[in-house]
Amino acid sequence: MTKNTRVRFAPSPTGPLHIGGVRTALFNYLFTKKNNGTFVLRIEDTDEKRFVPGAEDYIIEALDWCNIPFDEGPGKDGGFGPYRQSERKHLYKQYADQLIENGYAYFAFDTADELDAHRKKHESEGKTFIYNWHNREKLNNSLTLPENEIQEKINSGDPYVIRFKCPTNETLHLKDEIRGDIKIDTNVLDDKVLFKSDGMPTYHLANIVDDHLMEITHVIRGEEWLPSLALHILLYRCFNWKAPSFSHLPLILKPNGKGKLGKRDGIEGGFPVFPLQWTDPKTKEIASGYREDGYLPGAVINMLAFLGWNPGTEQELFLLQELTHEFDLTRVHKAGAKFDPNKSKWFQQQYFQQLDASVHVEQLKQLLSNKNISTSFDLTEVVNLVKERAVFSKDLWDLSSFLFIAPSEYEEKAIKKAWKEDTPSLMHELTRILGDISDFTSDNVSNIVKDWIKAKEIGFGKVMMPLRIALVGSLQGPDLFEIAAILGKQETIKRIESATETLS
RNA sequence: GGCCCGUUCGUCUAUCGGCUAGGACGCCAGGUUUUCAUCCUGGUAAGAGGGGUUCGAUUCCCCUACGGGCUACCA
Repeated sequence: MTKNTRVRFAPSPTGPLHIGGVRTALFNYLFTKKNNGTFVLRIEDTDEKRFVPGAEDYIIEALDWCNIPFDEGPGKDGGFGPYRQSERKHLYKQYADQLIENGYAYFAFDTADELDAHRKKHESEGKTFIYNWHNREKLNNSLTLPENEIQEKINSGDPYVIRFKCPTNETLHLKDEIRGDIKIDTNVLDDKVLFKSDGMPTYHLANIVDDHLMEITHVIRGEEWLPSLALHILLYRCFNWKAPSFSHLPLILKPNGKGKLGKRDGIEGGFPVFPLQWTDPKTKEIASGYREDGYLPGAVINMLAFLGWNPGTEQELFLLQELTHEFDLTRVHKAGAKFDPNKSKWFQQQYFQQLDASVHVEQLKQLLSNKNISTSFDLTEVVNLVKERAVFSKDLWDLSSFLFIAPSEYEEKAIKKAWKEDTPSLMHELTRILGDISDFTSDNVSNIVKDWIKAKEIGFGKVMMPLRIALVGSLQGPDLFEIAAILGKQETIKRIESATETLS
C-alpha cells in the first residue's frame, strides 16, 4: 500500500503573507498536485503574543487569489483537524510528557531573566551561552533538582518549560531533497524549549506532532528552517515515528543590497512584496499588494515559480496547470535569489497581452464607469488601438483617456518643437479638407491627408505633429488616422480648431 | 563569535567532465512606427581566488574569500 502524498503549508498568522511565503505555498501546491496528493493548510498560532487579527483570513484569501487553494485546512476538514494549533492545544502536553518519561526531555525552571543574565554575561566575555549538555547539570532543572523538589515546584504552580535533552557525541546524517546530505555534530545543538510556560508548545514540538498526526509525507519549507532540521529529525527518532522527507527552499533576497526581502524593500523600491494589499490593524499603515496594483495572478505565480526553479528548457511562460505538470523539486536551485521587480512587470505584460480582447473591453468599460464617463465610441476599436502598449488594465484608460476627454492643455515641449508660425494656417486648411471627407475611415483620411501634404510639398512633420498635438495634447500615442477615425469627423475638426485658437 | 547552507553575465538562470559557456530581464544600437510605446533584429556582459584529481575541469575534492540563514519560553 503506497501512502497518499500529504503536503502542508504552515504559516503563522503574524501579519500578511509575503511573496516568499506565497512562493513556499506555491511550491508545496505544485509538488502536491504533481503527485496527486493533498494540500493541507495548517495555521501555526502557538505564539499568542504575536497573533495578528485578520492575518489568517489574509492568508486564505491570498492563496485563493493565486489559485492555489488548499484541500484541507480551517473550514475544510479532511479528517485531520482541527487545523489551527491553538485549537489543538490539548494535544501537545501528552507528547512532551512522553518525552520526559522516556528521558528525552526535562523540566526547566530557569526564569527568562536568569537566562537573559547568563546570555549577557557570556556575551560580555566574548562567549555564547548555549543551554545544552555542557551546562544543563548546573542549571535550574529536573536534571539537577531532587525528585520531591521538582514535584513540589510543579504542584505549587511554579512556571516551567520542557526542554529537549539533546543527545551528545553523535554525528547526524540528514537528508534534504534539494541539498543532499548534511552532517551535523549533536554537541553543537542546544536543548531547545519544546513546551512553554504558558501551556503552549513551541514551533518545534507542535510542528513535529502535527506533521505526524496529519500524516504529512513531505515537508517543503524555507531555508531558514535548515538549522532546526537536526532537532526535528531527533524528535521523530525519540517518538519512534517515521520522519517525512524534507526540502528547504532558497530564500528570496533584496533586489540590491543584502539580506532577506522584507516589507521595507517594497516601500523603498516601489513594488509590492505582498500578494494582497494589507492594512495594519494597529498602525493603519497600508502595504501595497500585487492584486491591487493590477497584476494578474497567473503572472505573479509564473514569476514566483521561476524564483529558484526552472524547467530546464527555455520556456518561461507557464500556466499554473503546466507548472503542476513540470514541477520537480530536484530542479530547485540551492542559492538564494535576488528579487527583480522588473521581471515581474515583464511577466505581467506577457499575461496581460494574452488576455482575450473581450476582457480588455470589459476592463475599459469598468474604468469608464468608475469615472462616470459615457461614450459612443466603439470600445473594441479603442482597445485595439491601445492594448499593445498596455501592461496593466489601468493603462487602458491612461493610454486612451485623450479620446474621451479632449485635451485642455498642450504639452509645452511639444508646442516648442512642432507648433510654428505657419501652423495655424495649415491647420485651418486641414480642417477644410477633413470637412469634405464623407467616408471618415482611417485609411481614407490617411490617403487624402497624405496626398494633400505631398501636393503642398511640405514635410509631413509640419502637419502631422501639430495635428497630434491638437488631437492628443502631446507628441505621443497611437496612429493618428486611427485616432481621427474613432473621434469622428466632427470631433476631429473641433479639436483642431480649438488647438489653433488656444495656441495662436 | 559559533554552527549550517550557498557562490555562472548587473539580475533570474541552463550546463549533471569535452562549449564559440545557452536563454530571459535590464541596458545599448539598428529597423518598423513620418510621434511615443509596442514589435523585430543585433550587441553588451559570467562559472570568486588558490590548490588538487583527470588526457581534459564551470562541472568532482580540499582550503581561502565573499554572501546568506540560524543562534528566543518567535515562527
